[in-house]
Amino acid sequence: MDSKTERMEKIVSLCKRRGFIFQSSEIYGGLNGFWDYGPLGVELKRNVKDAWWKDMVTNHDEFGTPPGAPQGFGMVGLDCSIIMHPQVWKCSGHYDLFCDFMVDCRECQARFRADHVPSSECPLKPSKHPGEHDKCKLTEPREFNLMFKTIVGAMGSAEDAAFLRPETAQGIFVNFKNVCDTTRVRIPFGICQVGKSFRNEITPRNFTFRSREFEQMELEFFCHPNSSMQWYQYWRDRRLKWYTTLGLAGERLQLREHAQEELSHYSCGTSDIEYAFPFLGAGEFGELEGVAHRGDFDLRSHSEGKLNEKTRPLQVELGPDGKPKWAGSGKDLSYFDDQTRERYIPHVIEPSAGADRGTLAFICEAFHEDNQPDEKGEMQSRIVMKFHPRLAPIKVAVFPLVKKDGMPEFALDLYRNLKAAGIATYYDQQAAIGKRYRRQDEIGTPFCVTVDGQSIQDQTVTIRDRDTLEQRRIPADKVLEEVAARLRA
RNA sequence: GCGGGUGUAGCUCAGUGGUAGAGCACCACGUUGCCAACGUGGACGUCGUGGGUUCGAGCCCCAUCACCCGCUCCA
Repeated sequence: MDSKTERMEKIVSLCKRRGFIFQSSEIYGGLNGFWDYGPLGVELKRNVKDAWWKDMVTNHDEFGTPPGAPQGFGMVGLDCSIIMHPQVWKCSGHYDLFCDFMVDCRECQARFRADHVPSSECPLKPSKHPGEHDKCKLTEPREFNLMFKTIVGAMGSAEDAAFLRPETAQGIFVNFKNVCDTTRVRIPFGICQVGKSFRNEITPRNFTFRSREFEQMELEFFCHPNSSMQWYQYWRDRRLKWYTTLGLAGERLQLREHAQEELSHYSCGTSDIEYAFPFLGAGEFGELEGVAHRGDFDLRSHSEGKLNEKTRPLQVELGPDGKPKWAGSGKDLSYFDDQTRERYIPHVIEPSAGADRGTLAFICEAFHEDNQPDEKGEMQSRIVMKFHPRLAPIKVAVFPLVKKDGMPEFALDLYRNLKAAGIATYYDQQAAIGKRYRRQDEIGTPFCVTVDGQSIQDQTVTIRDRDTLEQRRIPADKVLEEVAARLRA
């Protein structure tokens, strides 16, 4: 049995059937690498992003020191434009890396960077370079557009080309000075941003995991160079714990510290938080979030001009004319600490998470098939999405046991009260009660409240737990309190 | 980008050149009354898309798109 494929197919099918995730432009045949979130999916993904934002920004206490942190720190948010000045991408390094000219060999089906052909080996004849072997059939160098290009202005031409951002991070770096000048933040502090990014991935694959349009949740944390390693370790551990807290199991989640040779030349450390997605082979993990120590590469590049990653210490990359290959803004992006009278360029720790990948991981982790007894006591299979209550698209479903004797009216009242309190609530009076429970199990609703004949007499209802199937009878006016408490837990 | 597979109802799939099907799901009514009940009725199809062959195509041929698997790629 190919359980790996089967399991993923069941998950994809459920996502479609229940309105979590649809193919983009499906009625036109779909579009490779793009996906839409349906009515339940949008709630789920929103809950993931909200959990991130609240845990990082809204609920952050800048006057306390979180467990494991070297000291207290500030956290603020930002939402910047998707299209930015083209020079941003030249200084960030994306332009050079994302716009390479590539050469394909039709014979050996290999691809080479055009500028690396003289130093590459032909796979068929390793003693020769690509193109030198009799059988080589190289294509003309073709531009490899890893960034989406667009034209700014209705009458714009190629000279007005701009790019859709391939990451949200650069918007934070170029606003570093603005934030420092306007918010009274002091180092150490972080700037958070959630937003769409775009990359022309070579091969979109594995459902939403590798998409061309995706959403990131990024923090750029600015700190003193001397304490940067401590902060790197703090964020690495804290970010891992965030996923655990929201329900990703220990063995399918891992932190993988990059080996020295994997690191960018300027980085003192990078870790990936990875999840064992069902579509991957045994022992394989896919990246959810990268936590990188970026040193002062970004702020210096945007100030002095794009730095050459291969130099140590980092130096501005020069063009043939001896001037910076890509000029920086020329703005001073250093930080002045008026307590210590020290001026320095902060180092940056970057936890960069994929919102769609996280959402997909929570979906995969939540997916369970188990057996539960039906009314005759015979075991029946059921699909249940065991979302953490904080992430579940619907928190409570309210049912009248039967649609008569005042039960629907009682149940609707309760439904409206819960909605008014901001709880995502669903009302259902159709079909047998057992079927309604199963419908909610399949979309991961953690609590079902049922109004029965006794409710009309004594104002109590039963509240059922999705995972244990346990039911307790509580006063109807305690439902809100009960649910709210379990959402916090 | 390369090779293989798949594409028929919301979902899972049957249908091998001659009237478009099943199960589940969905809707209505009745019945039941706490874990996928039953009865009756109902709605739901560009057979992925476009061409071609044929008297006739869901089925054969070509192209194309999407998804899955394996390579490649993933700064």
